[in-house]
Amino acid sequence: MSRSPHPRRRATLASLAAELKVSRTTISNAYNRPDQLSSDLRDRIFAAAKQLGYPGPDPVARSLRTRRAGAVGLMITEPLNYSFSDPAALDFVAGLAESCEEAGQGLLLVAIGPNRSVEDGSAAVLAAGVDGFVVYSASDDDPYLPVVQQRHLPVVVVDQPKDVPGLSRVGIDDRSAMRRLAEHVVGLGHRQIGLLTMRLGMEPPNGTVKPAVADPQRLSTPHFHVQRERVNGVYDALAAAGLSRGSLTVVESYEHLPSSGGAAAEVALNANPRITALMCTADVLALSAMDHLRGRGIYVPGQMTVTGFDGIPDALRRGLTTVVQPSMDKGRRAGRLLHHPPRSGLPEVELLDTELIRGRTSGPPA
Amino acid sequence: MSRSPHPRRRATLASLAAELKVSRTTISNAYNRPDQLSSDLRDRIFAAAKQLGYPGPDPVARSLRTRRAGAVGLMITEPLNYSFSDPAALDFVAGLAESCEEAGQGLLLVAIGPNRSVEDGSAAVLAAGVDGFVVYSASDDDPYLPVVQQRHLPVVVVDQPKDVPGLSRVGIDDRSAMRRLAEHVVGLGHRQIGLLTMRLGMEPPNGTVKPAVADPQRLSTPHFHVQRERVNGVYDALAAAGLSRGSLTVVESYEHLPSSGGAAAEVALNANPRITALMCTADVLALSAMDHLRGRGIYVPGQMTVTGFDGIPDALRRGLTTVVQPSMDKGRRAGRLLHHPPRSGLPEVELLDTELIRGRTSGPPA
DNA sequence: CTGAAAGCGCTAACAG
DNA sequence: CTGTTAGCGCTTTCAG
Repeated sequence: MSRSPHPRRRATLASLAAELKVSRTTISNAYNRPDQLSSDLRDRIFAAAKQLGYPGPDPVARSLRTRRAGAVGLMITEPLNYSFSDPAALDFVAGLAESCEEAGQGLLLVAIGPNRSVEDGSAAVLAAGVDGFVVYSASDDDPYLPVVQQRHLPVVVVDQPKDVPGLSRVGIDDRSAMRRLAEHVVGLGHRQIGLLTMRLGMEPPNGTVKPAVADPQRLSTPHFHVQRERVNGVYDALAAAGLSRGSLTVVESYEHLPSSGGAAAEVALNANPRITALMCTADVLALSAMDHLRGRGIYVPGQMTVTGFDGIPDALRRGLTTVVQPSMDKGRRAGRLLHHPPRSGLPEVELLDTELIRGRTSGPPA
Repeated sequence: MSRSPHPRRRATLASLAAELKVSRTTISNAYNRPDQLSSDLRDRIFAAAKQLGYPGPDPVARSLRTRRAGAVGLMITEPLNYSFSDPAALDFVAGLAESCEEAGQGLLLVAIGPNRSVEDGSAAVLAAGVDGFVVYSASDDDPYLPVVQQRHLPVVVVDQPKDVPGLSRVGIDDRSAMRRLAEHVVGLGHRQIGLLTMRLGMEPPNGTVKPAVADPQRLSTPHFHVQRERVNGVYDALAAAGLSRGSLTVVESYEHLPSSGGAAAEVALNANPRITALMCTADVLALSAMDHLRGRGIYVPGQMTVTGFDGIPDALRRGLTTVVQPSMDKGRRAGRLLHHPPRSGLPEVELLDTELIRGRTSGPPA
């Protein structure tokens, strides 16, 4: 003879209170302050809740009242399977998720793909019920960053853009890490070097999405800071060794496909057949390039040195010479910065350490 | 002489109304029903909003009022970098994200890692401000599924668990897809077959996380339906060909590491050196197994047939014989089921099509 | 330990 | 086109 478990009207805290003839406060306390009532009453309340199908305080109503949404927003301005095709990005998200879990916070994905209008995307940012935002690796001129800022919530930028006044950031010193790597390559004796980069700007260069040699103008466009810094790191090393900029052939891979590295390598080697080392700004590019070289019968490192960046598991397993960056830790730090903001109230920049790995893919030129 | 852009008290819809001496409705209309007021007034309102730093209606308050949270929850009971190490899972999320974008909904990740108490995890489910849940590939006895159900929100299960009364599901016919694949392998003449599976249960078998031969008891534990169905599909094919169950050696890979497939292959070949075909319930396992075989100097398909499951890009590129399943579409459908529930109100099961790809990794036994 | 009162910020009738 | 009224479901003082 038990009553229907799902009355037409959804159970609320108030209806539970009425049913049990106690005040709403008491019900609220049962869920939020167990020490404020007898465990006996508390048990009765939970029993009644179960019986009425009351799932506990409504999260939205609670958020309105407490002024805390209980979630952080992760803003990514690329298609997800695009961003997440890089294990480094994935590790970052895992780290962020971990720190959110610890803080009892949710993680709201605000992924704005390229086939949405800026209006729609902005609406998504404005509609996100969150206590703060993590902006993941956005372009300097990302149209949604201003919208995020408009919400007057805590924001942490990851990697890029750099130097946004008032925003905390976690990243690494891309330039000097890449410089050290390039010094290693130059130190081995390489004088003609190819550098394969991920996209340098939001729009494809010269209207094509195929890998292409990046001209100086493209290199100076104010778009993706991280890639630019890594390129500059190589130039730093060249300059320090007294080499001209001409010894470097930069090829931009606009698309991020599994085969992009190989395609870019091809372009670089065609542009300058004397290249003896291919540096890559991402391990995924380097691994793909290596596959491609193998297909062409070019032996690594005997005939060609290859280096990467990131230190993803696959790369380490294959002995790639690369820079390991703590991707997961980046996520954790970003979360922590949001959940436990610095007491000063001032924005903070956290630069994490990287490690140069001299693997089995770099050696003296043939 | 403009006033401070950030008054101590955050601007609200009401304060804007007061400032402009119009009613709150009018402000609300400016944001939600542009046709309900002169565009002139609307512009004035937006100008004032900008000036006061009002970012538009508070999402939480709006949600409370409209009874719509504007987000769906994606529940994953594994560490993210674990789940997402499989490109198929990633594509699924991308598809789901796409459909959420279309519907103007957010996507809240409810990722409950293994090092949280069930209590904490349940709290996360209960605290999620969402309009519905997608449960991704959970075990039959996932402790959080009942908690999700307790919220009385629409739920869509992806892949597993199967046959939860009242819940919609999107998946594929794992058993018959695997059966067809096995028929292909058996048809080629293989009589001693190894089958490498992902984890079959939440707890490690016999307390070890290393790949191990799965005994009949392990195979009948009520845990991960999908793996079980795929195993059964192989048995179906064997039975149809008049082969005994003994011709199949099942090895469970509890961990999902990049090298797991190779390790499992090793276990299978040691358990039965006469194996001439290695079937795998996931492409990631198959690819790793192939790498391992190459290392051991075993030629594929000449000396060993290898098959996968999923149809991830890497697998197709390498010519793996496999079953292609529409992972991204699964995500889209799951989202659509949530955003546009069937008019009948009844739960719906959508089984998507799969395609058998006879690649370059299967051939007659040596 | 329990209850009464006062909103959190917003939208949805319904009247003008 | 604009304003008035009434909550959405909850938490939080502050008194008992």
